Amino acid sequence: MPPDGAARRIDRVALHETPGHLLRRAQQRAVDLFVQAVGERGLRPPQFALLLAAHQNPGANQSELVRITGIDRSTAADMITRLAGRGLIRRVRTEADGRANRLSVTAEGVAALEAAADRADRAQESIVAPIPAGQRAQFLRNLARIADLPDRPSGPRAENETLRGETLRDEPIRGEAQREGG
Amino acid sequence: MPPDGAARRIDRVALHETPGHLLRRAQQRAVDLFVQAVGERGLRPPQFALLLAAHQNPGANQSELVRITGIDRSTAADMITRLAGRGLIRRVRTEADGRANRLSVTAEGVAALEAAADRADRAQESIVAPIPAGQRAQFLRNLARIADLPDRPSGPRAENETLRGETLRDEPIRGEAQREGG
DNA sequence: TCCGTTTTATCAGTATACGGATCAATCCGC
DNA sequence: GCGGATTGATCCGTATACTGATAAAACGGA
Repeated sequence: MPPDGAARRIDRVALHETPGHLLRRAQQRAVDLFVQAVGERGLRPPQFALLLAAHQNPGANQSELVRITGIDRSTAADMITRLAGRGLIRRVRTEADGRANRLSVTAEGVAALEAAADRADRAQESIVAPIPAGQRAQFLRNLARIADLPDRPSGPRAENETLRGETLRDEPIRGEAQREGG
Repeated sequence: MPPDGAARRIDRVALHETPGHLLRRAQQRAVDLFVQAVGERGLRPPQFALLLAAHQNPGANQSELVRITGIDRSTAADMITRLAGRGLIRRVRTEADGRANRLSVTAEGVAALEAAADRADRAQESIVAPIPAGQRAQFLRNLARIADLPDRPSGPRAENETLRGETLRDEPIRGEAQREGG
């Protein structure tokens, strides 16, 4: 702790120049643009990601989708409950593995995905629009370097791992998710 | 909607290349690193931002802090309630304006800020560490371009504004936040 | 085969984020 | 100085995010 009267670090820190703060604000804006483009009542970015991942990985269980999307296991469970409630996704307890739920996107879910895809795509463009065109590729590469587990072990879990791979949550026990084939 | 049998857009979208998804993952990681550095029980990134803003802008009210930090008005209200509960910040109803609360950081709050500052700083470094040193400045500049209201009017509120400037929430009515001077 | 470990999912609790509605205080135009 | 518009703050409801604990199923080694 600095001596009294000295200029403390906390007097000098410029919040608006710190990477973390800028990332938060940028992400905020990206969500804003996405919701604006897709519509208040449409899919939200994480919902779109989850549904898309489920669609592109047929037969995947929750843990796999969690790994693919980076959505927290508990959050994913909540989200799947809500998406199932809206009839966009189905959750069925697996025969082979009595713990796992197989997720599958319903026809309505596919329709929702398709309805959102074009607009979501335009949102992505508008997100990077303020960046000079020539710098966008490098920017995204660097964003991926931060995001992309450049030091995120996929093997044995390192302490403080964000990417776990373990959750789900609806009521597969009572109704909704029956034994497959049952 | 594409014809049956045709490759649909939703079959081709690569989630891991979309700016929005990368931003979300990168921000996730930044929060991870921050919490890791500052400690589970220490200040979280938005709390640090809010406290810091309050410290650097003495006499500011909630709306002003909301504008500075980009934290949502309702969220800020909740956060201030919690921070006040931990004795880190004080909220006092203003004399001049019967609606506004003046926020001030307590001695404990300053101590918490100072305790976190060094570690937070190291976290910021580790966030951009995976980016080649020569590209960091440009990266941050571009991040700021996305985040920084490059088209976020500060005058009359545009529709779909994220940066409003209106919330707070504790119980300033019953105790805690008395009339100043009272 | 039995047992300890790991994996999948769930649940509870807390924090962050945001929209909408509301209320009181203030401001502004006339 | 009145009355409508704006502002500061609150409250409610919902969605996202993450920790820790737990239960049940599956796995693996002795």
